[in-house]
Amino acid sequence: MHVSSAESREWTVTERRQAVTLRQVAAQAGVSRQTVSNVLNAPERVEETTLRKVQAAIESLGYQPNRTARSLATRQAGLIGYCLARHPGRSLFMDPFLHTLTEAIERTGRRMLVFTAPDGANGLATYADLIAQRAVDGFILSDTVGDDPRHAWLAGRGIPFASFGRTWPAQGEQPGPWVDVDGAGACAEMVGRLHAAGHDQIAFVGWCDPVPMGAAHDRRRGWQEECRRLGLSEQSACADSDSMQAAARATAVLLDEANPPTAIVAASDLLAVGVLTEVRRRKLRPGHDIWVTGFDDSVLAGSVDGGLTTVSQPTAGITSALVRLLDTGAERSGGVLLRGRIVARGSAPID
Amino acid sequence: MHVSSAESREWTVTERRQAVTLRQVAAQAGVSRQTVSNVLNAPERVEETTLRKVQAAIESLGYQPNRTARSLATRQAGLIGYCLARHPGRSLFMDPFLHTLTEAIERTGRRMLVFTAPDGANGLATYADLIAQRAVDGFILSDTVGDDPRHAWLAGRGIPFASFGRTWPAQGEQPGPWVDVDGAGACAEMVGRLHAAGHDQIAFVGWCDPVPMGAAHDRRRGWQEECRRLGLSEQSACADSDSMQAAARATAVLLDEANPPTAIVAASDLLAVGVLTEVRRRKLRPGHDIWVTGFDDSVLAGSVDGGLTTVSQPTAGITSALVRLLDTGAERSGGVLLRGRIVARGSAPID
DNA sequence: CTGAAAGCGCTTACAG
DNA sequence: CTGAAAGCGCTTACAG
Repeated sequence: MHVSSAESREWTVTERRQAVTLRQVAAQAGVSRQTVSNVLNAPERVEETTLRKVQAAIESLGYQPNRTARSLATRQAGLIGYCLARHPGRSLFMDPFLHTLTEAIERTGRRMLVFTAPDGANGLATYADLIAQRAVDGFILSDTVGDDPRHAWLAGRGIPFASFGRTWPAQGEQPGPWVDVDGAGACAEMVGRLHAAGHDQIAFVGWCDPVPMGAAHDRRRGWQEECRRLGLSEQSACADSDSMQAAARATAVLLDEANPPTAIVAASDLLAVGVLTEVRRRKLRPGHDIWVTGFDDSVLAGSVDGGLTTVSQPTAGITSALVRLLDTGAERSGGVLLRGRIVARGSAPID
Repeated sequence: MHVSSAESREWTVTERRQAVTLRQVAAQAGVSRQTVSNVLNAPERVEETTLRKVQAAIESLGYQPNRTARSLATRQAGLIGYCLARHPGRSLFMDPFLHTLTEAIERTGRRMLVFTAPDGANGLATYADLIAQRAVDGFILSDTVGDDPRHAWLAGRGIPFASFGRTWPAQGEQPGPWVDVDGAGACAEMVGRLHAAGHDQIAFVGWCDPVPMGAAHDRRRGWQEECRRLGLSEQSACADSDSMQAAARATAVLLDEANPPTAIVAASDLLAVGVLTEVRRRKLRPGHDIWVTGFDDSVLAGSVDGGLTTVSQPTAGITSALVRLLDTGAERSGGVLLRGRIVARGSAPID
């Protein structure tokens, strides 16, 4: 007679294994718990023979230290907090960025805790809770806005953090360590190379004010200063929303002017794709009749027909600098400004 | 004489405050530590007067329980693990999804730990480590692929999890709980509504094989079955990479055929934008000469000129179902299939 | 309803 | 180099 399915299932359910503890490793290796701890945290203190004996026990039992217990004893959560912002238009950059950042944090033996918080000063309470609960050891900040309140708040409490992006303080020095990409420099370089390729009507398409993101003004400034330096006209139009559609409308305005631009520098890839749409709608050929560039080197840039010339942000460099600054200490202010790299594609066949 | 800047800085550095502990609250309230714990975790057990006295002490001291200590005692990390995948083409959907998922987890009093892991079976070691270290209580899975190894592996060990996306097992039932959007149903409905609007040449643009994502086949199947049911021809072409460019090439093939389609259903918004590019390049007007639809309702869909008709995935419904299933228990298999909602815009002015 | 005791699984000085 | 002791800050039965 067969055992009923219900009965047999009782036996096949795999029990969630009881975790192996340091105590069991010590017992199996025939040493004290302290010695096992030393093997893990200060192997240089323990004799070769003991070391191997303990390591064998660890291996055979598949022991892994309980992070919670370790955290309680060391007073280190082993977790870094990162606040997720709502920024649909920036997803193409931020999603891969988070992946790379997480890898960078993991390489230091810690892990990433992500959380959500209200924008602005109201969000500070969430940061405060996380620290009060000892849930994280520090923070990586991104999606910084002009006069971002988080930096001074964290720095004032001695909470470790590093910021991707500047706060552009109206006066004084930015509190705490930061890493950023030199958007102004990259846009200036872009203008320079477009000019070298023969363009002397180089327009800019950015976002209309108010734009909280400081990087937006930075990119615009780079374009503007270089145009001024080269003695070029300063034609620009702004997108009234972060969409291709709005960029297309802005482009239409530029192209309807008496002296239409021969090149357009857009403040992001998404805007640039909108620019391209309007350009094509007018039967102008990107990269021939008019050159177009973007910013971010997102999946859109390689994905668009003919390819979009754009500025690649050095994600790996940014994240490794962030992690380094995080550990250097929040009390030390100062920043790291990284260069963006121009990636030439069909929409603007620079050099 | 002025105090030197270096000296004065010594005094202005704010010391990181020593955390308030339960013991201090107990002392201030004049009760035992146990009672404070009860006020926090079982307030119904404590008398009204005591309750208020303790709560006042908690308030005045700004006490927050140390999560690490609580975790050690309760054997609950209070953290749910989520593996970040590399999927640049899917960033537009996954980035907002993660935000919404994090909010859903936070509403249950837990937090999100994100991590990276190698693809396929090699990644299982990372999941194993996280559990062995008691760093997380369970997992939310996404970016599922055909015959995804994670589900059976986790279910076999009794580790709590819930999956966004099906594993499409070759045989048998999918292990563990899952939530998915009915891509086949949404695409079938799209075909039906295009047909009702007068179209009888409805082509499909998806990804070329091999495509790991099961959802890709699901969407295609919905299109195909509905075409068959309506007696329509089954025209399709595939993009050889996840890019607009490849979709544009696939579209060119379709439009060059003897009987070109009057409507094109694309498997994603990104592909649909590529379709639109080729359509416009041929001076065809989307929504007039040819109708085009996407999938995801990403920022691209609202962003493209005239708007892209697409399928909106019910993100909030997905994430709340995931959190519910996570707590229902991994031993119970079974899924929740949610409907995608068609959002009509200019590229296909359905109804 | 309230409190003294034990315990969660580690690490950290400190003796030997 | 190795080990006994105390402690990290909570919670959980269990008496009173």
